[in-house]
Amino acid sequence: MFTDRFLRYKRGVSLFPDERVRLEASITEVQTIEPRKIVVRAGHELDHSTLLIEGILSRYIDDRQGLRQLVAIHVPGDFVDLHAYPLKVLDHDVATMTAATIAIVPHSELDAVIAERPQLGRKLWFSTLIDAAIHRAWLFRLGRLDAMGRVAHFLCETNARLLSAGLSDGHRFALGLTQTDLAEICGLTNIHVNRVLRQMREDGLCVFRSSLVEIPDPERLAARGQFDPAYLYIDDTQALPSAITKAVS
Amino acid sequence: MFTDRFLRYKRGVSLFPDERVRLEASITEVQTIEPRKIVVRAGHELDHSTLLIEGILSRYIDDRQGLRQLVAIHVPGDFVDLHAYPLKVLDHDVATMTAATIAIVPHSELDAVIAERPQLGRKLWFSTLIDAAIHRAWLFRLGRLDAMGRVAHFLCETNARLLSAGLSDGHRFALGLTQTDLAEICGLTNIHVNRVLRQMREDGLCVFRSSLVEIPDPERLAARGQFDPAYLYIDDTQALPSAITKAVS
DNA sequence: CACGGATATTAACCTGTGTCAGCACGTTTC
DNA sequence: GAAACGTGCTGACACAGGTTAATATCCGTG
Repeated sequence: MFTDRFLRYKRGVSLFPDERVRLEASITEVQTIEPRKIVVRAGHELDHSTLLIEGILSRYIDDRQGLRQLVAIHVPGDFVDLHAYPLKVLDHDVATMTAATIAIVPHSELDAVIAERPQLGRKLWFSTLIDAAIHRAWLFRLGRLDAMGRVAHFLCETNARLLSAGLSDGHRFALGLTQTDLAEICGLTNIHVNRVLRQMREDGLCVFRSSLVEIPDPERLAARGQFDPAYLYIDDTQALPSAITKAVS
Repeated sequence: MFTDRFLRYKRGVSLFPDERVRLEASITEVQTIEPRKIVVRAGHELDHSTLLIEGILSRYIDDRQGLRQLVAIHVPGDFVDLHAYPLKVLDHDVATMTAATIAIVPHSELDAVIAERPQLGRKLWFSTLIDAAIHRAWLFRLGRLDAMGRVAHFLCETNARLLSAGLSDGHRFALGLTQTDLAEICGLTNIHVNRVLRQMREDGLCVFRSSLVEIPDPERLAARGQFDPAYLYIDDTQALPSAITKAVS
């Protein structure tokens, strides 16, 4: 089902089978989108939200010179702009990074879902607050870590999130990002990201090639990036794909 | 009423009088707290949330060396840790910066409020998402602005928020923060904040003294910090305290 | 296979911010 | 009124990361 990955392995809010069926039924359309296309523009009124099924999406804010700061990336299973449901208008743009498949959920359907099942409504709220918790981790990353720490922290986070989605084995995962993307995430220049990645490769911390990330020793990388996955609210009491408990602890 | 400032002047979600009465009734306790005291610790289970009535609160994440990164500050009217209602456990600490007065709302009361009035529940959700929007603006600030830009952006934001709360006239407001606090907000050292503040004073951009901030020309300061208040979701169609429309536009 | 465009890489140089060290001032405490 | 402390302030120096510019590599396309 399209909603299979939504809130999977999240502490205390996994969907019950009937909830999942109900949510699935609220999807009115599934689209595939090319890489580097804008999905939602800041300031435009929205009557639906977007569940990411496949691919990577980003949320970003442009500065005056056209440089952008990414404020979030999304992996399959994320309800990307669910916060547009209460807010109606977004303060930032949403775009694809890779080719992506998305499911459209009209806000009118969400009204009905929440009226029928308040508990599911609470879980939807929860999912928007995890995004906020991730924002805070990104603030810590930008405010307190040096360049290599930032890259390390981001890669640890992405590894943990993709692991939850079943798209990483804890040591390697596909990630269609360029070094310039990494720079826009970490508040650096692409040139400095390049320097840092070379250093990390030499140090054996990780190998980043646009299409593939390899992490020989996740704990070492986590230490370098001061990464503590508590903010992802991953439920480690459930049976998780192989390496997750080690990689995120 | 204690809830007077909650969601005041927020676009589309101002509380109806009966909603305000209902929320007010859910407050079980009001406390005053000294400056620099921890209110909520990361990782502890919570059964209530905190509405800020008076004073300034902060939310922060510590790094390994004990340096902290503030991830939010809160002004009177903010439902500081409402996100603890769905999340139950916070990923960060909450502390007072100045002396503060807070109202305690048990989560069991919120259950009842939301069951009775789903629309009010939606508004509570909305208020947590404004916090997330502010997080995103902070990410932009840290990722894309230089030191003076960061300080300027923060002061513009705080001016706009205090204006909504009726605690600024658009040009001056009291703010009990030290230069070190500013540093922890802007991801800088206190020494560099000091340099920047001196420069801003000389340039006539703003005068910052721990207890008072003066902004001769809010538009000029906003330009320096690339501040666009859209993310605060302030309703500019309502009658606002004097200068607000000018100061935030 | 040649081409063009995006991405990655490297070098040389520059600058914004951090670090270290010290002093000044106001407030509290005794 | 002296001591102790928090906060503000300043100068000298170091360095992480930005800037500019040029080249290399990859990949899709005709």
